[in-house]
This record gives sequence, structure tokens and C-alpha cells, in this order.
Amino acid sequence: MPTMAEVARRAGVSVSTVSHVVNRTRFVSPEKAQLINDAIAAMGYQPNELARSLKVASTNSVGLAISAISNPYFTDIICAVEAECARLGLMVFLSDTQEDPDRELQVVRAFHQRRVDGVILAPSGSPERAIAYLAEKKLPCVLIDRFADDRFDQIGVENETAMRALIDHVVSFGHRRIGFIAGQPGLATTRERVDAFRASLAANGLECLPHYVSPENVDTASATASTHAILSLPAPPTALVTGNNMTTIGAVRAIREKGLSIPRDLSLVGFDDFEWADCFEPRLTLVKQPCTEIGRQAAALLSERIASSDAAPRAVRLEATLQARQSCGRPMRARRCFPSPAP
Amino acid sequence: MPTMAEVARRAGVSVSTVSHVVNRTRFVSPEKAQLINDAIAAMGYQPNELARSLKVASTNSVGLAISAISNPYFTDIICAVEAECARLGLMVFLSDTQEDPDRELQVVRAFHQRRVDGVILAPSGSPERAIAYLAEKKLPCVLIDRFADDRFDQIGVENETAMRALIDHVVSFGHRRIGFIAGQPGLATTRERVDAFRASLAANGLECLPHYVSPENVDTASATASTHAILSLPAPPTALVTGNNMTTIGAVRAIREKGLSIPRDLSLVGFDDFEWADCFEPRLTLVKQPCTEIGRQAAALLSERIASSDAAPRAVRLEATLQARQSCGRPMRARRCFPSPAP
DNA sequence: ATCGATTGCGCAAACGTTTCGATGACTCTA
DNA sequence: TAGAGTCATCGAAACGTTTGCGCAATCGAT
Repeated sequence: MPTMAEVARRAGVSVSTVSHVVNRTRFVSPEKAQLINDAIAAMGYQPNELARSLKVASTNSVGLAISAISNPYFTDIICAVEAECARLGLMVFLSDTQEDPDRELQVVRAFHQRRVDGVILAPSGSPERAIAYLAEKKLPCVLIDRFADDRFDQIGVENETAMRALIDHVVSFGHRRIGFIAGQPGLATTRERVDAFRASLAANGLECLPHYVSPENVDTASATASTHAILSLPAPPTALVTGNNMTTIGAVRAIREKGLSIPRDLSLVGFDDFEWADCFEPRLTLVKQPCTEIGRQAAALLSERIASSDAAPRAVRLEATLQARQSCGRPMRARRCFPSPAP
Repeated sequence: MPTMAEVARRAGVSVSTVSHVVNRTRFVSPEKAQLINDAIAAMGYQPNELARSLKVASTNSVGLAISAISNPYFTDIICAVEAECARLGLMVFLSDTQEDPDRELQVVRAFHQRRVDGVILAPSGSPERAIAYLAEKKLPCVLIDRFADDRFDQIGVENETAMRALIDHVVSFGHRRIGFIAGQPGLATTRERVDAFRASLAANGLECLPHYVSPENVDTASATASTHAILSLPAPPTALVTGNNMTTIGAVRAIREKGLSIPRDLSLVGFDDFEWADCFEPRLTLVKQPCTEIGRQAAALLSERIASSDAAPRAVRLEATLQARQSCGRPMRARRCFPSPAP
């Protein structure tokens, strides 16, 4: 593998001159420049970014630590982060923390050892140790999905208003008994949505029955089980809200297994829209998060943070929008006594 | 940021001794080791992996260049690659080539400049330049999705047998007019599946009508258009085969727009199963690719290649399995004259 | 012709590791 | 007690860059 020194020798100049033509960092006479460029081409020289990084103490790379890469919700985010980073000339290290705080710390540490310029973290359920590490090492970092540590930049979505829109939508059809299949325990997002669920119910003058909310569902299977449990209640809900894409799948499976039809027997709405949603039968009413924008802004925020590490941390909240489709109808019992829903 | 030298000074030893305790690469007396470890803990020392890599000429990192990260087909592959690499102690750089040969070359070059130990490449439609670069620089590399360059390790799936299974399945229901909505032009996979489609039809004694196959669909929108075109033929097919997940979505949309019902009016089967497939109505009959296994083996293959770069290249073909569900029925016209399909 | 400015380039010291060879301080054998 | 042999440690030379400093040559002005 040719080095600058070899290029310099071949071109009959010093390494510093080679460096300066490679980086266009100082004027070099056209003849020498030509010589050098010829030598570079002839030898197929490629600068060693490691050596450069070591010297200038900056790697032009960032670490992207995701709590569960396989979750389709993160796919678009990862994609957008990568795209924006590419635009900014940054390479991205991708790692899956698997919702495991130990692994999360390990990943952040590995990023640091490779001297990434910054980290984008979608925190696990208990990210304290990783967060503390990042803070201690003063590593530029932005948190995705929001986390209440105001020492860091954060980007997430307006869960309260989105949930409120969802509940208002459901209530407008006449539902009064509404269940909630929440997502992964521990996640800030889950907590926020549970709280918002209660608050939205209250805002509509509805009470939140404890066994109508299933607060901890780690995967589709547990969501299926929780849905079964809720639907087996003596007085089951007439509408179900799901906390994320996993729980939506789980709920759909349970409803199908019970032989119920959406929205005739039961209404179903939830969080996390996805590309195929309009191919479902019925088409699912879901809250769509601006994943691409989240990813893009996360990268942009990080890059600004890297540039000026002392600026005040910023928390960005993006708006999620309700994709009203056809999985919410009027409740069974209410069919005859309620008017048509508001448009 | 503390360095080895500072740790050494604090512990009252030489840097080489520190290096040896950090890497457990030589015996050091317990007392000194203790001193050193204390110093490391006290200063929060983290080894600079850049310097290490520069010295030992190995970065313990690999580049993963994907032609389209956002394609859900690749999500599981990326996830599996990351998991296996993590197990092997490798960090992964992720980049999206966006199906663009220029960008692909650029990405591979960036990987090389960062001196990755190897590259996993899901090639674009015309990957020649990137491939040539990899070969010239002798960068260890494994190709995902197979590509006919036997200088490299390759991993992909048995498209011929999978397509054959699909066609046999459809034919067993009595279909004789079968259309094909193929995927992205230029991809080896697309070519293989088109060929296999023709061959499988022939094997069933069926002719392949030219306007029944739509060979170039870059995204869901073009697949929708192609499907519309095929279904508007004077004698349209009674069954449609789709070449990948994108074209499946596109086809479903077109069929829905035309007001047709699956499988009553038209049967639909295709490539690329996905987690939600069983939530569709009707549940879609699809070929499921062993994505996780592809990713895992890609990483494993690469790691072996890195270890011994002179071994003969290997091509691994994994089997794809037909997930027979409910989107294939008997053709309209044949309803009355065909027996029930084979089980 | 002489003198400062300017211009184009080379030298060499970092950056933070790894690792080879060298160096004492021991212990053991004769 | 001298010499060989261990043993634990140290010093210093790499690895491939960047970049501050300085030097010779050229230039325009006096």
C-alpha cells in the first residue's frame, strides 16, 4: 500500500508538498503538482485516513447506536441519518444495543475508542450509564426519541398531541371504553404515551380503567397475549390503541385469532405508520412519525454540536400526524344511538 | 484526553509496560499492574484505537455498502451482519450506495481510506467500477445477493428453485396465464428471477408471453403502473408473480385500484416475505428469504477471508422457502373445470 | 549592486500506539 | 564467586499523516 513518502520520492518532492496538494492546503507550482498527481495516479495512492485522524484529532465519523435495528421504525431513521451524514462528509458506525444497558455502554465506549466525532443514541430502557459516560467524556451526542437529560441535544416527536389526536378521533366515533396496548417498558416514549393516553381520556371526560391499559409489551408475542387478556375482560373495550408498530402487529394477530373483524367488532388505531399500511385490510388508522426528518435533524444537530460543543443543548419536538383510514368505526353497542362521527 | 504516556507517568512506569497490561500481552508484576490499573481508572483512560490501528495495520472494522438501506429486505441482513460482526469484535461502517455506481465507488473508496479490514457489498445495478477497485486494492470482500464475479466470495439465495416452487404452486391451482412484475433492472437477482420465471413456465409446458412480463420496476409506483398495464391487456393473466417486496406493494395497490379481489379475481404471489405478511387480507403467499442467515454468513465469510486472503473464493447459495398462504386461488375461468389444487 | 519582501518548498516534530532489542537485577550452577 | 540464564522492565523506532518554522531563490525598489 503506497504512502505519501513513496509518492513524494517518485515525484521528487517532499512529503509536505504532497500533503499540500492532496489537501489543497497551500499553493504548489503547477509543474510539481502535475508531477505529484501523476505519481498518485500511477501508484494508486489512497490517503490513510487513520494517520490523518490521529494527527488532526478528528475522524469525520459518528457512531449511531440504536436500541433495536430490526425495528422498522428505526429503518427510516437510520437511512436518513446515513444520508445526512454522507452529505456532511461523515461516515457512520452502526451498532445495535439490543435494548441492553450493558451493551449500550460497551457500544458507546467502542465508539469513543475509535474517536468518533459524535454519537447519535436511541437510548435503551435504562441508559443512565451510557449517558453518564458520554457526559463524562464530553462526547458530542444527540438523543433520539427524547430522553429527559437536558445536558444533551434531543430530538423526538410530540407524543402528547399525537395521542390526543388519536383519542379524540376514537372518541368522535362514540367509543367510551378504550384500551391501550403500550410498548416496551422503561422507554421514555412508552411512558409519555401512557401518560398522554390517560390525559387524553381525561380531557374527553373519560375514566381510564387500570386493566384497560397493558403497559409492558416487549415484542409482538407479548402484545398478542395482552390483547387477548384485555379482550377477555367481562366488559372489554370497544376500541384499542396500540403504542407502536410491534404492538399493532401483536394486536392484529390477537383480534384475528379471536375471529373479530375490524372495525365492525372492534376499532383499532395506533402509533407508527409504515409503507404497507394502506395495503392492509382494513386500512389501518395510524399516527405517522416523521422518521426521515428525525434522522436528518439528528445528524444536523450533531454536526452543529460537534462544531460548537459549548452551545446550549436543544430539544426538538417534531409533529406526528394522524393518518385517518378505516380501522376505526362506531362501537357495536352504540351503533344505533350515536350520530355519525364528526368529519 | 489522557494518553498511555500520561498513565505511565502517573503509575511511574514506562509506556510499554502500560501497553502490555492493557493488552495482556506480556507478564507484568502484580504490583505494577495494580498501579497501572489504578491510574487507568483514576484518569478514565481509554485507548486510542486509531493509533493502535495505524501501528498494527488492522482496524477491526468492516464496511457495509448497501444498495438501498431503506429497502426492508436489507433490514434483517444489516441487522444480522451487525450482530455477527459484534460477536467477532468488528465495528461496522454503514453506507447507502443508493443504487448509484458512482456513489458505490465513492463509498468503497472511503472505506478503503479508513482502512477497513473488509467490505460487504450489496452491489448496485452496474457495480463494475467498485468491484474493479476492490479487486485492485485486494480488499477482502463478500458480495451479497450474488454477482457473477468469481474472484469474490458471494452469498445469495437459490432463485431458480424458489421461482420454480412459486410457479408450480400457481400452476397447481390451474393457472395458465401468469404474469411477472420483476424488480429493479440491472440487478443480478432480477435477471435470475426473470430467467427462472421463463424456465419454470417452460417446465410446466407453458409459454411465456412477452407482454406478460414487466422486467423493469424501480419502485412501488412503477410496479403499480406496470400492473395496471398488464391487467388492461385484452386477455390479462389470471395470476401475477412479483419479483420483490416493492413490486408486491405496487401490485397490491394496482389491483386494489382496479377493484379486483385477491384471490377471487386474481391470484398474487411473489418474492420477499415480511413480518406483517400474515396480517394482510388475504394473507399473501410469498417466498421467504433467509435474510438473517444471509447476513450472518456474509459476516462469517468475510471474517474468514480477512484471516486468509488467498483461499479460493466461495459462493454460498441459501434456500428460500415458499410460505404458502391464501393469495393464490383457482383462476376465474377454470373454477368449474379444475379439480381442487394439490395440498 | 544592495536590501527587504515575497514566494515556493523542505525539515522535522508531533499524534498515541506497538513491539523489538537492550538493560539491569536476580538466581542458579559450577 | 564468576559466568550463564531468567525475569521484569525500559527505551526508542516505527506506523502515515499534518503543519509550524525556516531557508533559499527570486523580485522590485532604491
